[in-house]
Amino acid sequence: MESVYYGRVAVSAATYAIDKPYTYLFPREMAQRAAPGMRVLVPFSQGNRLTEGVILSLWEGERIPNIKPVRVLLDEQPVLSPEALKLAMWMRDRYFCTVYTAAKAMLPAGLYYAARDTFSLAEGVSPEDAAEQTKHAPLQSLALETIRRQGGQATREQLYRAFGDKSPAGTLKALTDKGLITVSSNISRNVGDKTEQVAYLAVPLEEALSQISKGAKAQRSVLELLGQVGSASLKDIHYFTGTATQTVRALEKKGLVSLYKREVYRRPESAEAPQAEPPVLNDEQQAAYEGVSALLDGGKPACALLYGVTGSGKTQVYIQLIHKVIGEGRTALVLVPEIALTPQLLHHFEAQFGSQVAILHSSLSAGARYDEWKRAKNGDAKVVVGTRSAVFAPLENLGLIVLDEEQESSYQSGQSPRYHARDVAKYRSAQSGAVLVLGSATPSVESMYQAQKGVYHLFRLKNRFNAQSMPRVDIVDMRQELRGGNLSCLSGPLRAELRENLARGEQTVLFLNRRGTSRMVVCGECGATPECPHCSVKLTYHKDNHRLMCHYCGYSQEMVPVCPDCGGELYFVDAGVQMVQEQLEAAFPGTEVLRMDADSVSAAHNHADILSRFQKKKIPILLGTQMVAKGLDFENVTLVGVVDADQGLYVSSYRAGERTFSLLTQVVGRAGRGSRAGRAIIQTFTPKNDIITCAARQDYDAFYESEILLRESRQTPPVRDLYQLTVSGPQEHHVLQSAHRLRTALQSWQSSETMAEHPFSLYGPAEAPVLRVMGRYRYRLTVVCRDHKKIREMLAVLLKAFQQDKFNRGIGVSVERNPMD
DNA sequence: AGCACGCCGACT
DNA sequence: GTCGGCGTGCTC
Repeated sequence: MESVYYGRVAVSAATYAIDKPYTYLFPREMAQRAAPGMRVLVPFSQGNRLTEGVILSLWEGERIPNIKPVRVLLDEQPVLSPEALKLAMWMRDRYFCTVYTAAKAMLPAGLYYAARDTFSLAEGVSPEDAAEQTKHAPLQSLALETIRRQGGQATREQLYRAFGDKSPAGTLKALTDKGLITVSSNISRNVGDKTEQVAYLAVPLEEALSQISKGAKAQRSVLELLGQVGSASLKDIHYFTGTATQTVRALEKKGLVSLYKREVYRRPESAEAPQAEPPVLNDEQQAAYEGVSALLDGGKPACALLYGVTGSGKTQVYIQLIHKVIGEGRTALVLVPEIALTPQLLHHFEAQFGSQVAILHSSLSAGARYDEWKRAKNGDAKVVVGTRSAVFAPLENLGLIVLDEEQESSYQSGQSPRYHARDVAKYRSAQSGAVLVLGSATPSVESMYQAQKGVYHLFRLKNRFNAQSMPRVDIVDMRQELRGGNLSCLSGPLRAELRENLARGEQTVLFLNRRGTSRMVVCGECGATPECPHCSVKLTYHKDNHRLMCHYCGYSQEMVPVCPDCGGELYFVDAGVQMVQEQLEAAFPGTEVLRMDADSVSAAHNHADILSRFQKKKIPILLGTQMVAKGLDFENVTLVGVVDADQGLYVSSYRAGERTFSLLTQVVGRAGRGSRAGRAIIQTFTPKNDIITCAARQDYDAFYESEILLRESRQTPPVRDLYQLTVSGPQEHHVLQSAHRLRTALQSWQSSETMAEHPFSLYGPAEAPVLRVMGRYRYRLTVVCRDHKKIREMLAVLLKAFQQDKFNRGIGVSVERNPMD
């Protein structure tokens, strides 16, 4: 019996409901090169459209009927390790996504192949013939016309676009059957490998020199250079000797020099950081370092919570731990919430580890990200620093994972797969025996809960580095300000402190805890405010392009001077940063105020630019939103003002209190990082609120004590787990009906024998906080439970059934565990 | 989710 | 006859 090669493949075209490993036939010569973790193109579904897939396993065996063959093997080397494939399977169960989606999330954008079907007029068919044969078929004419307009070759995407909301599939089939057009598939990758030619001596130097003629000065200098340095790129040879590439080629022909192609990496730009000595740790830092060191020496997976107040020097501890880990031949992964906000941290790492560091984050160019990814994969980089998706960095022999500012919501992915970097980091730590260090000045309630239970090892840094004192914090009761006749957003005490600071030439940071609600437009006559046509939110005015924009879907429209409904005059309602700015300018004429919010930060003026202007030019006041809370560490800032601490405190999320506490604590901690003492002022309408008083005292422990009691009484995480199911679709009544059906299905599970051991309660359907986004209405169901495999299996069955139910056509459902917002 | 297939009415 | 709309069922 002849044996053949088969493999199981996770395919991109499969949706969650039908996702499983599909079996494909591997032609003999392909099977010899193939390995799990490589990508392939396979025919899928009746149309046999080529779709990308990842090989999960391979075997040799007897022939199975009705198996389609793999069309193309895309990689020479696996892009995913066996561990990464396991992780993808784990992600499927945990995040309710397809294996392919999980695998794709692990790869840098530069690695994606685009399989393109292109349609062109069949050979030997004249345009006239084609037109004649399709004159009674308008859709076929349209397809031919589209092909002609695209220069004789149109991609499937172009044809879909030309057909608008209709599908051209049937038409294309008819044309192909008639023999008028042909299809061809080609594959292209967005980003290629960049290589350079490197030369080295093929024979000993003396022998090479003896074989060239005496007059060949150029050749002699090349050989001498190579004799000295061993090998050099053509570029370097030209640079050092001034000889042309031809000279080296001539030497190659003579067999004296060999050339090979070496991959070069497009490194992200970074300021040349001078090498720095490893930091010296103080007693507290040393104790934390030794504690984690002991865990590292234990060689078993472990999780440490490094709880250190703002300015206590957690970074130095990370650096020493990384030195230890790479010293032992292992690798380290450092995750940060947002690279743009941590230029100083990045600087530290480059100064310490030089070219051993690879940097991975979303604002790198695709090419640079791909190259950094390869440096990690090849083992050239021992330390990877990056944002959320860097948690998948292809590091082998991982010894340490650091999650800095672990409470940050940016560690949660907003799209499928909706993973949390902390969970993935935990998985990788368990998989590779690495130690996970969660660092924070205000740990998330769930992490502290784990530490209290003894699941995590807790290490504390209680003092600021260099014995800086904590800032003095005052709470200002804004109700009293109102009663006293001050209607502005700057209280008397804040004005007084500001005045004093300006007089002393010291800098001030003002923080407004508001997102995106600035500059609405309202009609003075009918009170109408323009809304986004796709989302249930008001449009906001953007000065730069003079347009009204939607922050959710990116929709924008021309700003009009009068109300489109009644013709009344339009006014700006300035709830945000701009209003504060105007009041500041009125109160302190001639004082420069630098703004930093989502609107003023753009490609041209990124965070780093604005911050360095603030620092270098000593601009007296920096006014901004969330962004100013992080990443700035300036000596001359001695006053911090929180304009409105109450914002965000009363939203419906169970995390509202935690987030406000964290934000206020971080902002307040920005004051007095230098030798001078800092002050902070918190303005609030609820001065007795626990969250605010705890933040003012910088008292995390008290905050945690009261918050965990609240979570217990409300049965919210970390005491219980939440699964939030979001049902969305274009018609509100349809979405609501589908959501109710989902609820009914959940209720029958609730009373079933199978779930008797795993009770859960059920809430909703309720409107999402923003009901409509991008034309889709969203309703939510919440399952409160103790997370368990059984619960996840139930949800998986439920979701598949939901997607396969014809009633739910056009309705989507997504699941998020313990959502961040 | 696509996509093909099959049935049926409209138009030539 | 032929085209294209619409409902149904499958994806190695």
